[in-house]
Amino acid sequence: MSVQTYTIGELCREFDVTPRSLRFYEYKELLHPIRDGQRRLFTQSDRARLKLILRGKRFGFSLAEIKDLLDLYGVGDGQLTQLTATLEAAERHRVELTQKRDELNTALADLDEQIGQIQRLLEEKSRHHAAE
Amino acid sequence: MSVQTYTIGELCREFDVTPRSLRFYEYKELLHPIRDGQRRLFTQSDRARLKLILRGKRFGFSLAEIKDLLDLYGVGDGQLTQLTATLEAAERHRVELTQKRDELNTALADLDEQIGQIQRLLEEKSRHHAAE
DNA sequence: GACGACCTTGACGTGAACGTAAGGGGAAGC
DNA sequence: GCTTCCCCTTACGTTCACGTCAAGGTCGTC
Repeated sequence: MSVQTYTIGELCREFDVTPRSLRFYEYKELLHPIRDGQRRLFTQSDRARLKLILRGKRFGFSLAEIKDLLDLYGVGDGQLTQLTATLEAAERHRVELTQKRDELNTALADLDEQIGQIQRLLEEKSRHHAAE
Repeated sequence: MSVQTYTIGELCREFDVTPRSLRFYEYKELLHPIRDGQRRLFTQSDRARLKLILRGKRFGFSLAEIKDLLDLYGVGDGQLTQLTATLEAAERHRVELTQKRDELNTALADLDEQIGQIQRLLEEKSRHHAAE
């Protein structure tokens, strides 16, 4: 039962990123592919981390921030102090995400209002048009 | 009743940004302050746009994207075709934001699960500790 | 009338996140 | 054996979003 791995090309096609990006993420220590000679072999763990990286990027986090967050998702065992620190970091991140969600909802409400205004303007226009 | 305006410093203090940034946003045509001689006078409209700029940045939009979106928020009157195009753009943006919100909720759920795991680990540790 | 606070326009510098050649290695197919 | 992929490293280039001087104008005040 050999563990499934992915070549760089496979991951690139799946997630629509360039090889350069994956190598860059490795260089920045966000991914840790193993090697088959020169070639990189990305593990399931790498694939999961990549998902989180791309998600983080879509929310405007820097790679440095994402790197810190990724460490939260790799908890296996450790010292109690380590775990406590990790928990605190995770909860800080939770607060941050919650704020972001609230702000996003505000943005959506604003946008809806804007869309409503445009629609009213369009209706008005069409009434004028019909009245001519 | 003269319309209220803000100096660059006032806006900077209020929103915690640098003058350089505001000048940069003007250079990029995201803000359009009027002039008192050499000096910039930012209007209420500029202030509102700045709010949206900063919000957009927090969600990871580029200044170029934000510029496009800002135009949606400046609808007064225009040709019907213009309005229709604006409406379509606004609705596309709405879809984008909605997706972002859904993904954000997924991220929050994942994080909660992670936090739960860490808490279970901590409890286990403390039980072992108590058993010694 | 000098001083400090605040503003201006250049213009070069910077960090992040890659893009893009240049040159090379190894396996698979004809 | 040659070509075609797919991969590799090294290294310089690029874009974005500003930061950071430099040099100077314009107020109010002491």
